[in-house]
Amino acid sequence: MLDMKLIRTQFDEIKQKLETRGVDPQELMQLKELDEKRRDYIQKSEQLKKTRNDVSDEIANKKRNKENADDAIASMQKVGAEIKQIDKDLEEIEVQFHGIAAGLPNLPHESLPVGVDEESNQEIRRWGEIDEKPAFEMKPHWEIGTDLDILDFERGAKVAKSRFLYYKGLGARLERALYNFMLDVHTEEHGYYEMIPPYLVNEESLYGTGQFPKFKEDVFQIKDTALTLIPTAEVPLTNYYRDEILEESDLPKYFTALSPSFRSEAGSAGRDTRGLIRLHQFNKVEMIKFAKPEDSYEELEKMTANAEAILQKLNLPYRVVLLSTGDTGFAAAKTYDLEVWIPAQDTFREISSCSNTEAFQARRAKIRYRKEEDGKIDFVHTLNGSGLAIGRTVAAILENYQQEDGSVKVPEVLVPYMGGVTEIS
RNA sequence: GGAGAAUUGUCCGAGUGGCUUAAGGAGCACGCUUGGAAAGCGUGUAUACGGUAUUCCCGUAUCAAGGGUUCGAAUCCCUUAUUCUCCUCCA
Repeated sequence: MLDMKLIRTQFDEIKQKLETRGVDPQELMQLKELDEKRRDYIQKSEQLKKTRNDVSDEIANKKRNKENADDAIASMQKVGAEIKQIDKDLEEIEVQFHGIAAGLPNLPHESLPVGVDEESNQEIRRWGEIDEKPAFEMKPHWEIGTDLDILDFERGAKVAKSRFLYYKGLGARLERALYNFMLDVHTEEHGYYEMIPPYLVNEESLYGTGQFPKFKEDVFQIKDTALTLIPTAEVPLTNYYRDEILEESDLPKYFTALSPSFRSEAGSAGRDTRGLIRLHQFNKVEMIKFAKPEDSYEELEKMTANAEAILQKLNLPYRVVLLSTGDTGFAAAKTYDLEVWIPAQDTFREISSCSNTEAFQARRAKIRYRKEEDGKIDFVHTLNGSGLAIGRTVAAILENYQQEDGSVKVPEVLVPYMGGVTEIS
């Protein structure tokens, strides 16, 4: 949710910024008109309520003095009906107003490259050595995993649906080793507090982080309930403090959690149909921060570095990409994607996404803090980042650590987590 | 899933239609007092929205949430949520 005061006072600037994100300026004009109408109705209604309150006191006084109050009661009946009608109209206006306001994306940070899609994204840095001319032919991870009998996509499709899978034996062990390793690094080295959140959440929570109302098609809703399977642990972690006021001394807060993420992937038919890249259910270690506004961009850099640290410890080559205005997600003001090297496809694939939403989610979820200096209340800034997506990390390890005979070396840091196993063969 | 009880401010807690601008207490903040502290005394102590309005001021709303009755609702009615106790089920 955007700050309505900002839209009122700096309309042209906001309009221009949102156009770089593909917002129709017509929508903003409507929003502005509805806002004026809305305030007009609020004033009318409140004025009448003031009259009603005053006269009700008079009636109470008269009754106490055993005087007749029939005239006042009769006139208040009319006022009451009028209030009811105005409030009804106001509610309709609010629904329309909210319908537009809730669908507007966050304002892009000024550092973003302007562009309509990923073509305009900007590579910030690279890490690790890429073997441009490997000594043998690189196999894709789904072939490696199937050949080693540690991934089973066919039975996943039989038992659930396509884009579900079974991890088996050392494959399951590798997945478990990875998330234990990541959680250990984030809690012991990066200062995050570990949580296990609910995996189903209500609509208010999805609204709070920005998935609802605009992106309902992307999630799995549980029939006949108000609950939805989380598309990311960002939802339950960020909503932890929904409708709460924190103390400034509590900030910043760092949370991390492993959770499955459920995505319906509507509209992605035919894309990445093979392997671990695009699934309906995948594990992910998520990082969340609640920060003071003045610190949030520094916190974003640190969070990105926290995700990078995992890739570095696993010795996986990657690059950091700053998303353009058009490619940045709905709630984010600024996003860095971490893209890991996938040798069989000779390309980088997204493995983490670290965003600062500034006060966008906090305004929707009403997450605030009280400043020490003057006791004033302000919205916190919320950040989220994957640290990392586990399935895609498994894919990256299988591909980058494959050997000519089809076996896969276990990254050194994972060996203790694998019970001493150094190779999957 | 069934039965019963409960939900008031930061906390405890009073309040069964108007004299409640939510009594009283605790906590917290500031001040007075003190050699210093405690005690005592005094003052203050929510959030949202609106008024061309970040500090002052005015209004409206908020007693779990949403509806309803009424001139007027913390108080009466309905629905929902949550908590507790018991039963059922279960890991």
